[in-house]
Amino acid sequence: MKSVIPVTTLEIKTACSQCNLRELCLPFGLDPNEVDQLDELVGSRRKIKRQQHLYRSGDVFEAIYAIRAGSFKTDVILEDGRDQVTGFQMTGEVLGLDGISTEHHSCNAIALEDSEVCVIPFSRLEELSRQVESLQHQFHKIMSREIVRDHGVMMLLGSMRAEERLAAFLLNMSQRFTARGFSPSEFHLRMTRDEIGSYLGLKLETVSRAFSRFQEEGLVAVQQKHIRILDTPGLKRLLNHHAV
Amino acid sequence: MKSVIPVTTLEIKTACSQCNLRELCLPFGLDPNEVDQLDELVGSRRKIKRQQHLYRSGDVFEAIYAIRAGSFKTDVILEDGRDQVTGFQMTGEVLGLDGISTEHHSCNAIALEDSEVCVIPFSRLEELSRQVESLQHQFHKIMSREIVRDHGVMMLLGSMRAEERLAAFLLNMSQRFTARGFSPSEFHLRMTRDEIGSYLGLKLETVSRAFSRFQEEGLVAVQQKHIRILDTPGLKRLLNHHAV
DNA sequence: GGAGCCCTTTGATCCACGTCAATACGATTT
DNA sequence: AAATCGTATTGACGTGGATCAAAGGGCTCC
Repeated sequence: MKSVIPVTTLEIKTACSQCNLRELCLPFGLDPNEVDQLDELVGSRRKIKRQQHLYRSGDVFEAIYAIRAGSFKTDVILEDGRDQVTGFQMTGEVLGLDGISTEHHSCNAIALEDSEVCVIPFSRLEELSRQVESLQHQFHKIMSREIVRDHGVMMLLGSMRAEERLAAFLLNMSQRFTARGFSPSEFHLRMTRDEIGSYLGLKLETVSRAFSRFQEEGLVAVQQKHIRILDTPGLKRLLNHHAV
Repeated sequence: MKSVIPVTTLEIKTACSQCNLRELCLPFGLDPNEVDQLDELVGSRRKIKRQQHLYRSGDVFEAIYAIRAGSFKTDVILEDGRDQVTGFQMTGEVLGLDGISTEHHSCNAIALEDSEVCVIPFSRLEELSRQVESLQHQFHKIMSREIVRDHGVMMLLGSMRAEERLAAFLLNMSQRFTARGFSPSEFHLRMTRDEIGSYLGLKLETVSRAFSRFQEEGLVAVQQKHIRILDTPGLKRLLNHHAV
């Protein structure tokens, strides 16, 4: 392995085949040989400092990005300045799919903390996925998953009340942390109340009040961005027991 | 094949190469030879009567569907009965992409009027798009377009007021009718106020009131489902001139 | 390790939209 | 042509979340 020079070490360390995120990411379902092919395609890694843009709305689309470390938000901004956070992305998730349709990105991707992504040149990905069936299929699944996720957000924004939205958000975060080997019940949010509010279609004050309410009711322990979920079933009940 | 009988006539008539929707649909960007290959893949057409399901949430995913005639809505339903319309689809648009991610559909697709779809078996589409680069790319664009569209709806639901949402909806419908060769200013909505409301995250009464308000202000002429847009710039102004 | 600034919390008040209710309209059936 | 039922409109009133405001706390960056 890391036998002679540091550069090699780095490359081996960051190869898809060695990456502990591969089961959440593009390499899922590929056999070792296919993963190697994918590895060759991943052009470079790119570090993005907190608050910096990975890409901006309007940028020419050339690549999609797999998050190796850190986390991001995506948002859309209207001419009049209003903006809407369209998602929060964690390690192993793919950014940039919005750009395929027009060859230009249609949203902004901003790092919530110092982060690192794998740059996957899109035309080469299409090329390889014409040869590797399992890669093609996994890529399609990832795009479809994004569509399904968006439908969930539409449900949330269109028919849930403030506390339900926040409960759904917390349960979703918990589940995604779990999938990454972290605690399901205790985690650190990387985004502000304002960003959560934008995502959930609420004002930051409303988010803050809902957190306080959850705390009063013993559902969670909140300390700024540090969250401890005390009563998962209680949160789930909040979601489904809504009298119509 | 079945060369002599009327069925042949039907098949020729409904071939992608003869279809006037091909520029909105999967065949876009393919050369004639490639369109023929796609034609062979389109298994069958299926007629769906008004109010009937094309597929239901939970159904096994096997195919995507291109709308040949008519229109659909898709919705998601929670256990407690609340539902959210996630989209309205018109001719040339593709339904079913939500099913790729889990091999099961995650929403319902319901015909808003008597309709007809082309059934595109998905595994065969993946197979052919491994051979036909332009088909692969067009399919990716269609999926990406869906993601971008969803982001637009999230913006709408998360940061717009009732009248802005309805204005955005009307302008969107107008644009899509235009793309299909119909009048940009006069059209017939196939969905109820309740369905529009669900899509826009509003109650049907609010939708109705917003329509009445637009009428008072001379922006549109509304007669039940028949809409005549009188002042497109006025509607657009409603969208962007929102004081933050 | 301290200064400054952004983030968060909490309270008081307001208003856009939801809810409830009654009526009217139009399409379809008989 | 009358009866029926789903759809739409309109009014009166209630409320959940927005807005405005102020104070405190914790990061970040020197």
